[in-house]
Amino acid sequence: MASADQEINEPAGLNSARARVRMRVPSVAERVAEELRYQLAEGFLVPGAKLTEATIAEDLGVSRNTVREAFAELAGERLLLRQPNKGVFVATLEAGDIHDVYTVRRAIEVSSIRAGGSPERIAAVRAAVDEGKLAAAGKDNEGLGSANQHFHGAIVALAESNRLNTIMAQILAEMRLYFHKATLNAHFYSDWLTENEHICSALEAGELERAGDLLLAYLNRSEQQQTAIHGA
Amino acid sequence: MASADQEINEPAGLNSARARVRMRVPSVAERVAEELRYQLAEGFLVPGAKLTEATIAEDLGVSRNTVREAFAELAGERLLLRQPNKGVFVATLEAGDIHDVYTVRRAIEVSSIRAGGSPERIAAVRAAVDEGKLAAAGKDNEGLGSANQHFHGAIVALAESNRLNTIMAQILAEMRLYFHKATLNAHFYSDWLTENEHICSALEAGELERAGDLLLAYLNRSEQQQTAIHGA
DNA sequence: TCTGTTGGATTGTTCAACAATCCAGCGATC
DNA sequence: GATCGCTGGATTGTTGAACAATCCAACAGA
Repeated sequence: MASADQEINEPAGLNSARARVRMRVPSVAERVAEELRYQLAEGFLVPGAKLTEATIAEDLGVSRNTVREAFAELAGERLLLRQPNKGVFVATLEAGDIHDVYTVRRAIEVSSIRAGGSPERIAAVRAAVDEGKLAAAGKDNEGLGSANQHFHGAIVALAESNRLNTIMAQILAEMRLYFHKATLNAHFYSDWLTENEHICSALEAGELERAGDLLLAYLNRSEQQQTAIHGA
Repeated sequence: MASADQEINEPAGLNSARARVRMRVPSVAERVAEELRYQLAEGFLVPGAKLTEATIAEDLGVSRNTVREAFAELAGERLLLRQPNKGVFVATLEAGDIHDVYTVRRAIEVSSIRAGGSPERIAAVRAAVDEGKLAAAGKDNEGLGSANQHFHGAIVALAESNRLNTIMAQILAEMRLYFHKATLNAHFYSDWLTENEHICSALEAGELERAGDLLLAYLNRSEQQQTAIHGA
């Protein structure tokens, strides 16, 4: 059945990789990484916490070596920090990290929106805006947060670049880890809800320069706010 | 002796991580990754080549598990491609990859140069230009290539962002892998040697917008050239 | 020519072991 | 009383061996 599916889905024989990805069973190491990513995003694992290999291995019912592979992956994503011979720790916000993260965001988000995008991609941005409005109407703080992430992810997706998309995904994962629910109060959201609306409108109207300026201004302000809350 | 060094180098007690990095002995897995990175950059391992775990392990005199860790690291850097149950292969240039890479470069390089940088960072850009001239005078093709990489690395370094720097380093490693010596003929270099000079001059003069425009134009042209040589 | 099967090779994963390293606690010394 | 050095336990780094799962090429048969 697997092979039949494969033949049906790839008559051209070109995109075999894509077809295989769809039906592929994630390896154990990947599932461990996924589980840890989830726990990090959800706030189960707080910054600075130590992750002991043996403990994680036992908890998840896998071997230590497999846990190690997952650690290597997450360390590459800056979610975990490996300190040789001491252990791996949940990444913590060091001095300058906030500025650093926003520097990356300014580079790739502004560049993406200034180049515009296909109608479908623009529609995705609009969808994220609507998602935010809906969450706001339902006072769903959780939903508001992810809507905002979808919005900014959709902006980067305008560029249709796999590499930019994965970079942005990592940055967003970092932000979920650092700026967790506790720091995200309603006061925060009300600001950018209308802001996103404006940015999206400018994008739809083809006023790319203005959209870029608005986005840049938002990012600068957001950085200031976050810096004010957390340390420098 | 080690502890003495440590105390001398960190009177503030703040940057303990940095000090430790300097004296740290790389783990075996890291050295394996480093060796593979070298062989990739040097063209020993060509795109598409299969890397068998057992073979590499025996060649380097390490265990299979250690090789696996190194593979995970390099796969995260897009230098190797892991195909489950089939093996790891040296990354190959897929359709759209060239455009993808240049999209990232446009985003982070142009953004970095438009924001300017400290005099020291600007001096580093100038140094890379001079390095290129020197290599050109000595008809050192090898040196020309790395001088160009240093130039673009120095531009990104203007932003003083660790994250942008590592992103750029990965992109440059990819380019070394894909666009290897064979494709880099002298005709290529003569173009951007004067180009870099102009960009650097504009940067030094504080004409950031112009510097950004020049850099952008260069990147666009470079993408066209590379696309013409390799497939789409 | 196509289809199934089979066997070898390679990967994915586990387990157990040991060396290297770190760390906290505890005396010994001044 | 503070500092120094030591020691023991815990954790990481790395290895080697083992086995199941998967893939692939070659082969046999319809």
